[in-house]
Amino acid sequence: MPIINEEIASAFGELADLLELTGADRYRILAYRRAAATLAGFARDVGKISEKELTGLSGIGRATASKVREFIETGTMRALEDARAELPPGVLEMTTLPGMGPKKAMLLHSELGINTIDELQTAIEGQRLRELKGFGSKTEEKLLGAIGRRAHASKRFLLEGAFELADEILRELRALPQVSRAEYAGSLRRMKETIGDLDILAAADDPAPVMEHFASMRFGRKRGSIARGPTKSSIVTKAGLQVDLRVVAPDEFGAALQYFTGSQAHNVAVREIAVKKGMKLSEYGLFTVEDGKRIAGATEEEIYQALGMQTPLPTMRENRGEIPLALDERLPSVIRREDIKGDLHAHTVYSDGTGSVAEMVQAGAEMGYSYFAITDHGGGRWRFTEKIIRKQRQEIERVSRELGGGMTVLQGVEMSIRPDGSFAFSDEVLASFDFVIASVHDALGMDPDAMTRRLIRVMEHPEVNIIGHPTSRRLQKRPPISFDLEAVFRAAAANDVALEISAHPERIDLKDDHVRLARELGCLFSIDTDSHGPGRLHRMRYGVGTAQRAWVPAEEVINTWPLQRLKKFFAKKA
DNA sequence: GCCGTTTTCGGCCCGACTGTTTTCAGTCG
Repeated sequence: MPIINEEIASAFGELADLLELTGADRYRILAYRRAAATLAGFARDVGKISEKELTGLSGIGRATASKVREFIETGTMRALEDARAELPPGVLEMTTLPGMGPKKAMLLHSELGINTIDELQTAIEGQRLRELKGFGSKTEEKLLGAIGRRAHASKRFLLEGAFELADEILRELRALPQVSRAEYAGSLRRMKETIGDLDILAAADDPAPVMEHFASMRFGRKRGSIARGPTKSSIVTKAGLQVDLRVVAPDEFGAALQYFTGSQAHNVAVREIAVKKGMKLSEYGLFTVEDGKRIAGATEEEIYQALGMQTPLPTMRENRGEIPLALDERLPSVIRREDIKGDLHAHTVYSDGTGSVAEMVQAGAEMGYSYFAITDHGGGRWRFTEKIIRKQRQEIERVSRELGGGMTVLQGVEMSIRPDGSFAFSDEVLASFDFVIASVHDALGMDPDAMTRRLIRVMEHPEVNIIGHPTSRRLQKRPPISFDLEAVFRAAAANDVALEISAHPERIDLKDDHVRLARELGCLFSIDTDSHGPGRLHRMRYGVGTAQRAWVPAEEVINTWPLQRLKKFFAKKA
């Protein structure tokens, strides 16, 4: 999705946060949040759509549309700048601590003059918080813990932002006449759940114009600091992500790509194989030791082939057993993006999604799926009554006839799991859905034994088919819930409940290590995006990448199956 | 600030959990 959409969404989000601190009308705040969500979920560049189309988007009216245009023209919004000027920036930052919302942050600011997280830490250590109403020893303890974790977290970036930036850079580089190939490498290509920096490679005989162009590109609107050499340039984006571009000769491209993709452990092992065969592998190519003659280098495949190996997928290059198998020509076949026949987790405006049923179905059809599921939230605050469930069912049936293009649209539901492992809906209501996802959304801090019981009870429920984002973590925001992974995974396998691999970039849940464990215990998986807007469905690739990192074959992923087999699985009659 | 096959004005953001305040405010999803 276009970077400008994300930027404007983030500006509205910040505006809403700031207004919340200073106590603006809550519905105005809500309106900005809705506008932000809509823009973030919109697939096309908002700068390139008509006024009518813009105000036609849900949650965008005259005032927000004019702010959108203002941002496109000036790079900011008057209202945002005014709101920023009202408070020290650290006050907003304090609200990123779990348990610290706008009310508490403002109280600390106004009563104790605390304006940064550092000052907060000092105040807690000096036991000054206890004087304030609403602050006790537990709060102090929690905040100190959160501040500590924050200090230890190294600066890593979520996949999505990095991917979008990489895609944009590649699009521009590939359009240059001098560039014959361009790819991203590094941990992004291996699809690690977070990445430290972005490595881009381009093949060109003459690097100078490529470097020139790279230096002139805008990164997230603001040109970052830049270091330039003849074949390597580095830029640090506004967000702090370092982007390295290396330009290599076309006949070195494969070697460079292999080298910069890593992982380091994989490369070390591959080089050892080269040495044993009387060859030398570097980022410039594969050479004979004897006379330094180039054997391979233009593509990765020819390098691996020359070493007598299959080419492992980038996502499998972690030296976790892939090398002996590649040497034996026995690399397992793992899932590919094109194996996915449908997305089984998506929200609409019936709960907290930004898209209508029609918009989501259309987006699903555009992904080329043969089936697609609408799974709004059941229970909790969403008044998803039996009447509304029926209404949604009718809407789904009508819309899928009109827009589905032959795609089957299922009506599922994502049920919040209560602390005792029960649901807000009766079994009868649950049975009226095509299938049921069950997810932990609250009471995240339960002790592991209780959490394990809670989840096992869910596994044994006859209507439950998928556990959504099983550890409920939020990358860089919230740790996973604690439970006995093995016991719960065993229960899933025994009860025909699939474990979700959420492709949501903030979740990536299950993560690769957990998927590996679950595979060993015989579990099946469902790779889903948990999309809350029509522009999010492409996130499927992060889930597929995660599954690949755990060597999952398509066969073990229920949403690669034909619809009839999937339905049997949901009916637990497989 | 947005929105309308119940409304162009009056709704919209609610239920559960947590910690602390003994009756509930703040936070989170």
